[in-house]
Amino acid sequence: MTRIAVDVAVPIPLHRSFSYSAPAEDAERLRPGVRVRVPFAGRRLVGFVLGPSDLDPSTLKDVEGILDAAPLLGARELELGRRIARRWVCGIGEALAAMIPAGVKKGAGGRAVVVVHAVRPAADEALADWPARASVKQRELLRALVEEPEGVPRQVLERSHRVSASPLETLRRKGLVRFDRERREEDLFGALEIRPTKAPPLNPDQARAAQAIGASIDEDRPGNFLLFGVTGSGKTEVYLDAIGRTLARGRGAVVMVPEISLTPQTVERFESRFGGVAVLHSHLTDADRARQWHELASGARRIAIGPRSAVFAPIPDLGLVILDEEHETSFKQQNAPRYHARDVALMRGELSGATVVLGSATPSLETWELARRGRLQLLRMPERIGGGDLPAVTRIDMRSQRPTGPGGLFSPLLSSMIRRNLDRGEQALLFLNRRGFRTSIRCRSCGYTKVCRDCDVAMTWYRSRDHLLCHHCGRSERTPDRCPECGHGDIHFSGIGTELVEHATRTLFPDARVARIDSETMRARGAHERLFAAVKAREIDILVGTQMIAKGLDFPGITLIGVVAADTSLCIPDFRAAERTFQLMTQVAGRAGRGEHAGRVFVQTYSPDHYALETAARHDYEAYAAIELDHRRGAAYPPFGALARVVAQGPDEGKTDETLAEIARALRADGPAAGVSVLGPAPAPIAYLKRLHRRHLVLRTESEDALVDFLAAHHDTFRNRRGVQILVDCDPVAML
DNA sequence: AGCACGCCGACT
DNA sequence: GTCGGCGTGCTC
Repeated sequence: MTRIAVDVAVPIPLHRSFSYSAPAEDAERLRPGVRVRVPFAGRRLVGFVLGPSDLDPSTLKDVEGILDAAPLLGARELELGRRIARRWVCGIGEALAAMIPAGVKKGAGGRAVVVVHAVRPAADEALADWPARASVKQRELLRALVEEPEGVPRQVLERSHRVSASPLETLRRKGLVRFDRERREEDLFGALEIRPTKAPPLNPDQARAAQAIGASIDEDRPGNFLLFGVTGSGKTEVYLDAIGRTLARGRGAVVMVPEISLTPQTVERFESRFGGVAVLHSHLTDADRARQWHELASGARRIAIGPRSAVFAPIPDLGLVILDEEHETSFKQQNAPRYHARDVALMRGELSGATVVLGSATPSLETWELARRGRLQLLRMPERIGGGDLPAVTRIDMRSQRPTGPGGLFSPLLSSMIRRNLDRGEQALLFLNRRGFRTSIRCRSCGYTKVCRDCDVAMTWYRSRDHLLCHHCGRSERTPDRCPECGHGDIHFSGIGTELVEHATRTLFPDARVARIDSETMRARGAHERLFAAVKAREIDILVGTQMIAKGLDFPGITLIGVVAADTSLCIPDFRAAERTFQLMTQVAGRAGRGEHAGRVFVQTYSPDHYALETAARHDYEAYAAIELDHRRGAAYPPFGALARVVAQGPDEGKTDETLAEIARALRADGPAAGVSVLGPAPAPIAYLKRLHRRHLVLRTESEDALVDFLAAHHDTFRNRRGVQILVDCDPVAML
């Protein structure tokens, strides 16, 4: 018996694969991308076949099982996995496993059905020698079955042959057929159609952008684009045009949007134009997601819309990848593999010959710099559709204001504007990017601030449920009536959250109908739809909320926007604080005046002259980006140079320290030669999280490639040990 | 990652 | 005298 050797990627954080032996007759089934069960270091793991191996099969352990009849991943996807593993410092098997949804791995999605098989060779013999007077029904059923080596679901057989269960039962008694329980895909439905919904005429900017992207699709010269369009400039129509052209070439498309924007309204825009859209929402059941996955893989659907993980949608001939709101940090995965969907989109575009379109009104500085260097083709759309003006933005200097209302939240100017808006019967939106009522509580006597028992983070007070909540671990506690430290009863609540904004609004404007929107109030099923309907029907006068209202929902009737405290995002100790603030201000302002009336925006701040607020007020991204790029160049922050973060975390503070110190020594030993500077060790900005002590290093290089090479060379250095977990985050979006 | 092997403290 | 702690190394 001759044997072969195959190369298998197992899901462990090692940047290498392992070889296993299998009988030569299985060679056909062990194609690259097929999953196999293999023994590994005393346990059994599921890995992906990468290809044949050169090793001698007699020295190897055996493949114990072949899990798939057809590969789940093609050659391009395997290559994509290899690149992801190298780029974001994880095992190849880990990267590949992340590309397949859990439901597909478990074989969910089909229904358990009874499948009828002919028993060979008994069935053939019986047919060849069928007694003339024996049942015709049974003979016809058996004839049909010997033609179907995969068997036929029992229900399908009974329906197509118009027979009851009894002829099949008789065949089974005779031992000519056998019933098996199997998982079968449900019938595919919703096949592709281009709906006759008319595309609205494009304005000149849109037409120019659509033309540039369209040429690259129509002429099979895949290109990479940055669609830089102000809010309301109609980027979606340009996407739809590109999708239409892609489908016309017989290819498929992926559209990624931030999870928070993946609302029924968004999906409807795509579905009303094209049939065959698979929506990969994170709240789908495993079985639903598996069904969508199979429908994409089979070509029954050719458009996928979803969040970050949609970048792996199994579209056989991918011609277009769209990443809307490209600057959103939710496109970076926060656990291994810590990939960024933007970079994966570009990798996948290159491997599949697909055109990639990144869209944003406020591109990340990384993307902006790529466009400046000509790596992305820049397409500008500076005008709003219909020529509407962007709203006037007024900064209110809170240093010279005497705030009014509970909590002193509103400047006289903002509250008078809200009053006027109400009197006119128009709708307003108040924005604050913090949940809860009060964001910290402190003892006036000893100065103790209540922090989470398990995290080094102040707890937020929720008045509605009168409890304290840790926003990092979700721990909830009773509100203390005296200081847990000194026993004093004088407890002071400070820091404002949206609950307080809601309370203050109701107090100051008792005649207004107020609704609060944040992840808490939007959790319920159908909450989006109900809220949207209520606002549209003018049953709500004032919306109070977090970034969820800035990103998720589109309300055309709003004519006044108040940013309660623009400084909350500005004073975060992160080099991207200004960038976030600019993005947030622009997004919030973009909610105003989408209807007939131009809106107005009032921004309360203690730093009205900060460049991010000043440029955002003028709606001038390019001016902002020029200033920001200067700062980044000076400080050698991205996009000038690349960063990675190495975090050590463990229950034992001393061991965590020691472990990271050792790693720092090892990295510094050849850092200079590789052009890598190693900063730290230092306590992580959240030095204690979920009962783990955390310290980190920051690595910096001139070029992305140098950093990736360096991290790859030190893969072994980052192994966990002594109860200390090591996390490596290449291009982190947050340093917490 | 996670399992096995291996070398030093409190127990039947 | 053993049972078991975790620290180190290796996994086809």
